[in-house]
Parts: sequence; C-alpha cells; structure tokens
Amino acid sequence: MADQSTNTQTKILEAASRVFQRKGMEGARMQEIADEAGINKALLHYYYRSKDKLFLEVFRLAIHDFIPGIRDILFRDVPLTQKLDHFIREYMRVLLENPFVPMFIIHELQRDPDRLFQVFVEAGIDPSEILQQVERSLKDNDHRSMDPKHLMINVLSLCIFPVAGRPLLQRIMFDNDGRAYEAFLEERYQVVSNFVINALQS
Amino acid sequence: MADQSTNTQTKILEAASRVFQRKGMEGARMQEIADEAGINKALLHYYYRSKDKLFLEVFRLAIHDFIPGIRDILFRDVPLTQKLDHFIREYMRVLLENPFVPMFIIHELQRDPDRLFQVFVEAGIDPSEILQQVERSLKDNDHRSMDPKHLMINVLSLCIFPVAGRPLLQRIMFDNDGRAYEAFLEERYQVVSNFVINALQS
DNA sequence: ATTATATTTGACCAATTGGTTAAATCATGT
DNA sequence: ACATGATTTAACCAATTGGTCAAATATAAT
Repeated sequence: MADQSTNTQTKILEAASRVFQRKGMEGARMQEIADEAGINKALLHYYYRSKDKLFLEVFRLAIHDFIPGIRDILFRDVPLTQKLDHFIREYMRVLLENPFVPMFIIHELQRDPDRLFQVFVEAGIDPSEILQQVERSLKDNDHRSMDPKHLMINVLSLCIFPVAGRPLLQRIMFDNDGRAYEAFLEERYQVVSNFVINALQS
Repeated sequence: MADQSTNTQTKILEAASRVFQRKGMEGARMQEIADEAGINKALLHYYYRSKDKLFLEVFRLAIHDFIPGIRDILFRDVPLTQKLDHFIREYMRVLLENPFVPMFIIHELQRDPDRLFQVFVEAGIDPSEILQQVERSLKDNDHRSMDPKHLMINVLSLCIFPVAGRPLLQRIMFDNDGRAYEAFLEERYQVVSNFVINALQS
C-alpha cells in the first residue's frame, strides 16, 4: 500500500541519513543502510535506484532541515543583542538534534564541491540578505563596529564547532564522559550568548 | 640509497597526507596516492605494507605536526590577554598551513574512535595542564569570570571553524572568491583576538 | 664487475561492493 | 477469489580495489 510504501521510504531515508552522516558517502555501505532500515538490499535498490541518488536525497534533506528557520529569527524587528540571543538558542537546539549534519555537509562538499553546492543553490539559500540585516542592526545601536561577516562566522563557529568536534573534544577534555559533555553543551547557549554580546559592547 | 629511500618515503607520506586529508580514509585510493607521489602502486606497498598502516602514519603525523607548539605559548608568564593574542595568532598561522587537518582528525575520529584516539594518548597530549594555566590566568586579573573550558573551546572554535568550513563558507558567503576568502582569513587573527579579549572585559 | 637496493612494469588474485534479476511470498483492497 | 503492489530470498554480475608477485631494469656503493 501507499501507506506501507511511504513508511518504508522514510524508514530508508532515516536509516540512510544516520549512516551517511556518520560515515560519509564513501564510508557508507548499501548493505549497512539496508540493515539499519531493517530491510534488504534488493528493496533498498527498489526504492532508490543507486547509492548516488540516495545520497543526494539525504544531502538535500540535511540542508533543508538545517539551513532554513535561521532566516526567520534574524528578520524579527528586535535589537541586535536580542536577535543574537534568539539565534544562538535556536541554532544550538537544532544542532543538538542533528549533531552530525555540519561535519557531513562540509566533508561531502569538499569531496564534490561543484555538484553538491548546486543543492544549496536549488534551496535558494542566500546569506546576503541575512548579512544586510546584521549590518543594519550593527549600525543602529551603540556597539563596537564590526564586519558583519566576521560576526556571523564567529557566532556560527561558537555554535557549530563544539557540536561537530565532539568526538575529539569530549575525549580530550572530558575524559570521554558523555553526560558531562551533554551538560556542557546544554549550558553553552548561555555562555555563547553572553560571550558574543559582551564582545560587542563598546 | 638511504638518501633516495627516505626521499621517496617522505614523498609518499606527503602525497598520502594530501589525499587522505582531502578524501578521508575510505575515500582515498592507493592508486591515487601512488599517482600523487609520482610512483606506482607496487612501490607504494613496498614502503607501506597496507593502506591501514599508511593511514595510521599519516594520522600520527597530522597530530604531531598540529597539536604541540600550542602548549609552549600558553606557558609563558604573561597576562591572559597577551597569552590569548599570541595563541590565536600562532594557531591561525598553523591552521592556514594545514587547513584540512582539523576536519580530517574529527572525521576519522568519528569513524574509528577508540583505535585512533590511542594516537592522542601515545602523543601524550594532556589539556588538563593547559586548562589549569588558563584557569589561573583567569583568576589573577580583572576579567569576567568564565569557565576555562568554555573559553578554550570558544577560542578553538573561532580559529578552526572558518578554516575547516571553507568549502561551505567561501561559496555561500564569498561567491566562491578564493582570494577574498584568503584576505578574510588573513585579517581574522586581529578580529578574533579583539573579539575574545573584549568578551572577557568586565 | 659485482652486489645490493630501489624502482618499474604488468599481470594477477581475492575480497568487497554497487547493482541486477527472477521467482516466491506476503499483504491488502476489490 | 483475484489482482496488485510490497517484500523477501538468494543467486548472480561487473567493476573496483587492496594487495601480491616475479621478473626486468636502474642506480649506486664496494
């Protein structure tokens, strides 16, 4: 049935997302994805003809689930500090739900830049308007002057790296204590928010 | 000759580093490494018996070239702000020379955590003493109080992410203008230094 | 010249892996 | 009961890939 069909399809996509995000396109095995989805390889190819097509779909999903939503926050008419605070909280939340996505995107983009960047283009992602927003907010109030690009990348760095770098950071700085690192990430929203807002104070 | 021998060996290691760092363990092909080194596959296996052994050597090198040196800066007896400034400048310099290393380390560590983390253990990397240093410096002067772990990860994030995320950031925010992004990264040392030091001001 | 080592060449093997196929079975709605 | 599509099973194929081997050649030291 169509019900079963879409059900299996999403089961496949979710399984493929997990495997691809953890092991990358080249590291992932179709058999492993089939196992993770609880089906067999034949059915996997029955739904997605090739590894490449399946991967592209997963990559598309990762970007669509991840990139938008950010825009909305930045376009509310509130002071910059509040805007930053909202963004950091919201973005950290999304990150914690999809901790492997940033690394996944960057790694795959390095492997096949031109083709995969098309996915961004198709998704209509355009940070220039976001940058303009940040720029306007920066001029209004009495903050230190700062290149909006640097500010934006600073915020992204502070949010993304601790999540993406977890396999290294948790082991090297937290004795591989998963719970301690969870707690660290949880409290991090406040820390980053304070850090950024303070850095902007003149 | 021993001369030729070591010469070829380093040629192989450098080639393997480039290929492994860009494509990862699973994405790299022995043939590609041989080509990049200007030799053939048989000779490649003559020097390094297996892909696994070659990879492990490359991973070891990446860590040894990368992690140390940081320590030395942080142990000089200078005020925290100056220490941070030195660190950021030095670390950014190393990063620009090895832009693929952080992603490489994190990605591979995710693939095979337990085994690869051994390389860190063998290298005797221990951030606890570094953390103590930062903690002491934080208490001495009139800064905002702050968890040294968060501070350290903030600094690392601000340095590493813009370099590691280049394949995405350059395309999405700089119209894929490589020179513009170079310039952006060059001026970034000052920006990050100011940003961090300002964020710590009470 | 001889020896030893480095290097090349090209063929080759075994295992893995993406992908296919055909037939059987299961489930469901009509 | 019948038809239809979902799913399984298991065998299979072709290409890739890590790795091996043996013989030929080059290079230098002795």
